[in-house]
Amino acid sequence: MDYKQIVAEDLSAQLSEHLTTEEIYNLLEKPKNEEHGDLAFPTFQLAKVFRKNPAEIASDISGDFSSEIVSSVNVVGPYLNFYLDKGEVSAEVLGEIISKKQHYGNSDVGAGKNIPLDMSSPNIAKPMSMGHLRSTVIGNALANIVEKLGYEPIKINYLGDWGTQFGRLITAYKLWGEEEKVRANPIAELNELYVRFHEELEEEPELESVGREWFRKLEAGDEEATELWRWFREESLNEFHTIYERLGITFDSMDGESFFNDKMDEVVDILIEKELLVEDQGAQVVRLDQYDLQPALIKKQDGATLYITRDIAAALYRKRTYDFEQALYVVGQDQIYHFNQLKAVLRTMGYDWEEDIHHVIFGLISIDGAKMSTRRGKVVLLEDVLNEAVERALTQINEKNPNLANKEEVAEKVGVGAVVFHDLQHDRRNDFNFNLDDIVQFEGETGPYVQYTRARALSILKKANVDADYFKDNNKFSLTDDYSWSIVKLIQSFNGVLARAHREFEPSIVAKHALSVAQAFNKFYANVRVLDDNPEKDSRLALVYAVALMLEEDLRILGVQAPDEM
RNA sequence: GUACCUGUAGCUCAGCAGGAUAGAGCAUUCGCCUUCUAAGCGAACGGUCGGGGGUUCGAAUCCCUCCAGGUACGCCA
Repeated sequence: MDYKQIVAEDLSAQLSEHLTTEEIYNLLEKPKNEEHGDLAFPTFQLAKVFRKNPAEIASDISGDFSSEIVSSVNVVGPYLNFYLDKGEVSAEVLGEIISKKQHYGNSDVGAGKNIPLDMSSPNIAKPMSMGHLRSTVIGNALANIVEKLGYEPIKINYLGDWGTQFGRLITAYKLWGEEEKVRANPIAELNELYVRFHEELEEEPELESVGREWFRKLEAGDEEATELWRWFREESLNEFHTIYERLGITFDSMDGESFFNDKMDEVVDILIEKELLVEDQGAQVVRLDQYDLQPALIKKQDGATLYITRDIAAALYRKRTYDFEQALYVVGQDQIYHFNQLKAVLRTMGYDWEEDIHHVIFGLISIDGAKMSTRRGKVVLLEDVLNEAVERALTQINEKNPNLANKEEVAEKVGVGAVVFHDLQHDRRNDFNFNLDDIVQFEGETGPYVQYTRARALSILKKANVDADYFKDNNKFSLTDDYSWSIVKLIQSFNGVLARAHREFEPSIVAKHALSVAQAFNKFYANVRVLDDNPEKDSRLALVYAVALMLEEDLRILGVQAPDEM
């Protein structure tokens, strides 16, 4: 139920001559200070039409207010402050979440519409870094968000399994590689070869053309090149898989860049047919002057294709295959220019659906102020961070809850959860400097704090010996104290949270919701006794249950697992 | 040089289509475990919202400009 709408309609009865219900709805705001009520209506804008000062208008309107859901209306200067009926609203909100459980907040606005998400995209033969974590968890959370809104998310792991780099890697392997070493430790060994290639390149610039030649062969289907490439890819995927498993993330498609190798001729053909492809300095380009962009390089001098060529092919393929409503590309902000070019090329090709392509940018992670770079060996490996986080979580458990059963399992959830939550709680555009102590933090606004709050809630339910069935036959849980009321309002706001998170492609809005619910519950917990015998015990238990459901759903959307005890 | 992103408390950040005294967390100091998990709760301390103009009844929020940091700008992805 949308209480704002009800209040807006009621106000509209008096103001319809001057403002539409929708305008009133948009003017209604949530007061920053809870003492100012649950909804506020500022009257400044009416001052001109009424030819009165705002404060006077406010007191004039307040008299004729009739909505049942509103318990009182206070006039404070130019503001009309509405106080909702806590008993009524809490009964309704708690009843709804308890009956819907994990379906609370679901809607069907996106029914029948597809949203492919280009995400994660690790590079074959390179270790997954913290940067890949961002793309992976942001993409995963967005997929969960749009799914709640009824859309069909298609999580595509656009693997970096093609490109000139493989020519280099093959060159390096043939020069210095050993099969046994690669088999024993594939990614580490291959990455070392790749780094060595770039080191030796300083001394021997001609290596570059050897690398290019190998990639050309690979594109042409040369047997030896293909065999090596396939092997590198397979070994790498095995290693990636263990990390995805730890993160609890699956994909609907593993169509990486190589998948489009045989689909690029078509792109070139279409560009030629539309007379968009021109030669420039020996390369084939599409001019984008009308968009104030540099030309997009479609084919290099040696005829090999480039990143954008594959992305054009991928976009065409995805449009045909999924007929998407939106296509999200969860890729770092350093590729803004590339996506501007991509969209511009699609536009010049006459595809107006390029408007549905959204580059969901995220900020870059630096180390001591410098950008991460695999080539220079300057990376923070995701696996190391996860392991360290889990280890610290285990230490914490031994200290705080030494009798806990299955400590390792809980430590895994808490440690990994801390890392994932940390990545999702801030505006995705923020750059940040890598700091392990910040990431593996368990107190305050953190993932473990939310997990812990949920565990406390579950603990109460366990002590009270109640489960979901307990609440089945009783739909009237009514609470009027301020601690409960804060929680009820937050639960009620969940629909808006989801809508906004989708509109802005911003998982942090969900993370902040989780934190707010946890904070409100911990205040409640410190001030309100649930298990004592009193008339409100059942309603309080219902609230505790609702909080557990809400936190679990927030965390699930974010891709954070929640242990029942910790 | 051009474009985009960012600039709010010592640190990390909120502040959602402008609205009532600018909010959290961390750190520091001090309280609260004979009560449902103290990974918690409370209090104190801490800010010329990068600077300057402008629009507005009202600007951290919108516009202009300057400053600082980051990123990207044809044969990497």
